[in-house]
Amino acid sequence: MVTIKDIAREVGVSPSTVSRALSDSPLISQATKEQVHAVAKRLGYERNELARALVKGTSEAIGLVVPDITNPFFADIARGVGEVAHAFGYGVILCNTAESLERGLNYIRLLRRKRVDGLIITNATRNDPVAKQLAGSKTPFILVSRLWEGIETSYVIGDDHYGARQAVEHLISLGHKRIGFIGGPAAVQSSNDRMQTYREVLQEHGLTPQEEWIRYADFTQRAGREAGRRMLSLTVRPTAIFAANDVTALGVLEAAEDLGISVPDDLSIVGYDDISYASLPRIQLTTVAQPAFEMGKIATDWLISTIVGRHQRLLHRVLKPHLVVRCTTSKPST
Amino acid sequence: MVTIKDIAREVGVSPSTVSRALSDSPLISQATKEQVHAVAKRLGYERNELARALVKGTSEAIGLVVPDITNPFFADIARGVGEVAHAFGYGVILCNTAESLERGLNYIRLLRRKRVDGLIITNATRNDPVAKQLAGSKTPFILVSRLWEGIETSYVIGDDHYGARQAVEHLISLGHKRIGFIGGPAAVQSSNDRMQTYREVLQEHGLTPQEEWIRYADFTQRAGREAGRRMLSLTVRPTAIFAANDVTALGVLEAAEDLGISVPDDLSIVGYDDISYASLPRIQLTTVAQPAFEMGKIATDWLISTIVGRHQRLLHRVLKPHLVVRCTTSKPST
DNA sequence: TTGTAGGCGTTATCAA
DNA sequence: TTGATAACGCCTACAA
Repeated sequence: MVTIKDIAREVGVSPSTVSRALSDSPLISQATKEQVHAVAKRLGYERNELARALVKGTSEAIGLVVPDITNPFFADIARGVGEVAHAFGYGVILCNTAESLERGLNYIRLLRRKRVDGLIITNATRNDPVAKQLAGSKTPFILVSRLWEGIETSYVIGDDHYGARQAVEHLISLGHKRIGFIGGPAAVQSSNDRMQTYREVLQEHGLTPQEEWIRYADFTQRAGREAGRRMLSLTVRPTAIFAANDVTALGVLEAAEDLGISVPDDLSIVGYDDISYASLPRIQLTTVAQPAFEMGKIATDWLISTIVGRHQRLLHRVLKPHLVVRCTTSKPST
Repeated sequence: MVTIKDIAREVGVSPSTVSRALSDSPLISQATKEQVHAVAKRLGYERNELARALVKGTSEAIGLVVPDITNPFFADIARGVGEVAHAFGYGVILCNTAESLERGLNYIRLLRRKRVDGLIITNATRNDPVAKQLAGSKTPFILVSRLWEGIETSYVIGDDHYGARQAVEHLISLGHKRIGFIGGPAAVQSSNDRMQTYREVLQEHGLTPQEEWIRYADFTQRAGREAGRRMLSLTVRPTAIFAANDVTALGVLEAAEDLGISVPDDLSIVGYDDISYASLPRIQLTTVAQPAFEMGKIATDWLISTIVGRHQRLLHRVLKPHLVVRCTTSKPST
C-alpha cells in the first residue's frame, strides 16, 4: 500500500506537506497541491482511514444493529441509515443478531472496539445488559423502533399504542368479539406495548380474550405460522388475529391456509409495519403502516449531527402510524 | 477511553506486559495476567481495534456490497455473510448501492480506504470500472451471484443457463408459445445469461419471441410492475412471462392484477431466486430456487480462508438451481 | 508556504 | 518473565 511518505519522496516534499495538500489545506501552494494530487493518483494512493481515525479520534463509521435483516422492515431501516450515512461520508457496520440477546451484546462490544462514532440500535429488549453500559459511555447512540425501559435515551419509534388501537378497534368495529394476538418475544417493548393496548381496547369494549388467544412468537414467518396453527386449532378459536408484525401475519396467513380456513371469510388478520410484500395483490394484508426508511434516515441524521457536535440534546421522536385496510379483514361470518 | 497505559499504570507494569497479558501470551506469569485482566475489567477497557489493525496490518473486517438490501435474495446473502464472518471474529461493513454504478465505485473505494481485509461483491456489472482496479490490487475479493466478464476472479454463482432453461422449458412443456422475458439492468451478467438462454430455448423449439416481449427492468417490484403492464397491454401479448428475479415477478403479478388478467389462467409467471415471499399461500410463485444464504456463507468462508492465508487459489463455485413449480404457471387458455 | 517532531494505541523486536 | 523502543500511517502544533 502506498503511503504519504511514498508520495512525499516522489514529489520531493515532506510527508506533512503531502498530508496537508491532500486535505486541501489553504496553507499549501496551488503548485504543490497539483503535483501531490497527480503523484497520488499515479501511485494509486488511498488514504489509510485506520491511521487517520486513530489520530483524529473519529472513525467516520457508525454501527447498526438489527435483529433480522431479512425482515423488510429492518432492511428498510438499514437502507435509510445507509442513505444518509454515506451522504455524510460515514460507513455503516451492520450486525444481524437473529434476535439473540447474546449476539447483540457481542456485536455492540465489537462495534465499540472498532471505535464506531455512534450506534443505531434496533434490537433493544427489556433488561438488556448493554443498556446501562452504553448509557454510561460517551458513544452516542439512538434506539429505533424498540425501546429500553427506564433509561433516558434518544429514540425514533412508532406510536405502538396508537397503532395497535387502530388495528384492534378496526376489528371490533367489524363486529369481531373473539380476537387473538400473536406477538414477538416477550422482552421486546414494541411487541408488549401492542399487546397491552390490545388488551386495553378489548376491555374497553367489554371483551375478554381467552389466554390461549394470546401467543408469543419471535417475529418470524415460521413462528407466526406455528403459533397461528396452534391458535386456529383450538376448539373455540378467534375469528380475528392481530399479529405484532407483518412477517408474523404472513405466517398466520399460511397457517390459515394449512388448516383450510379462508381469509377473510373465516378469519381476519391484521399485521403491523406495512412491508412491501403486504400490498401484493394476492396478499392485500390489512396492516398498520410504519415509515421504516424514514425512521432510519431520521435516526442517522440525528446521530451524525450529534457526532459532529452540532448538538447534544436527546431526540424523542414518536411517529404516528396509520391503519391500511386491505383485504384480510372483514365482518366475522355468522 | 481507557488504554493499556492506564492499566499498566494501575497494575504497576509496562504497557507491553499488559498487551501481552491481554492477548494471553505464554510469556506472562499467571499472577500478572490475572491482575491485568481484573484491572482491565474494572476500568472497562475495550481494545482499540483501529490501533491494533494499524500495526497488525489487518482490520478483521470485510466489506459487503449489495445492489439492494431490501431484496430478500441479497438480505439472505448478507445474513450468510454475517453468520460466518462473525463466527471468525470479523466485522461486516455493508454498502447498499441501489443498483447505482457510481455508488458501487465510491463504496469500494471507501472500503479499501478503511482497509477491509477482503470484499464480497454482489453488484458486479459489465464494464465495471472497478473490476480491473480491484483485480490488480492485493485485496482479496469474491463475486457472488453476479459476474464481471473477461476477468479472472473467484466467484460463487448459480448456474443461470441451467436455471433459465428449467424455467422456459417448463413453460414450453405446458404448451406456451408466446413467452415474454423481463430482465434486470442490461449490464448485469446473470440477467443477461438468463435472457440468452431464454432465447436459445425458444429457438430450439422453433419459437421466436417478438421484440416487445423482451423488456429490461431494474430488479425492483415497481419496475417489474411497469414493464409487466406495458407488455400485457400489447395487442398480442404473451401467455407467459419469465421474470429474471422474484421481486420483478411479483411486480408482474401486480401488473396482471391491475389489468384484470388472471394468473395462471390467462398468464403464467415464473420468477427466479425463490425468496421466502414466493412461497406464501396466496402467491405460490413458480420460480427457480437459489440458495442465497448458502452462497453468502460459502463466499465468506473462502474469503476469510484466503485472508488468513490458508490458501490463495481462486474459487469457482457454480451452484445448480432448481425449478419449484407452484401455482403461477399452467397450460395456456385456448 | 513548508519542515520537524510528537503522538494516537497497539504490537513486535530486542535486551535485560 | 518483563521493560524499552520502535514501528504502523497519519495529523497537527510549533518552528522556520
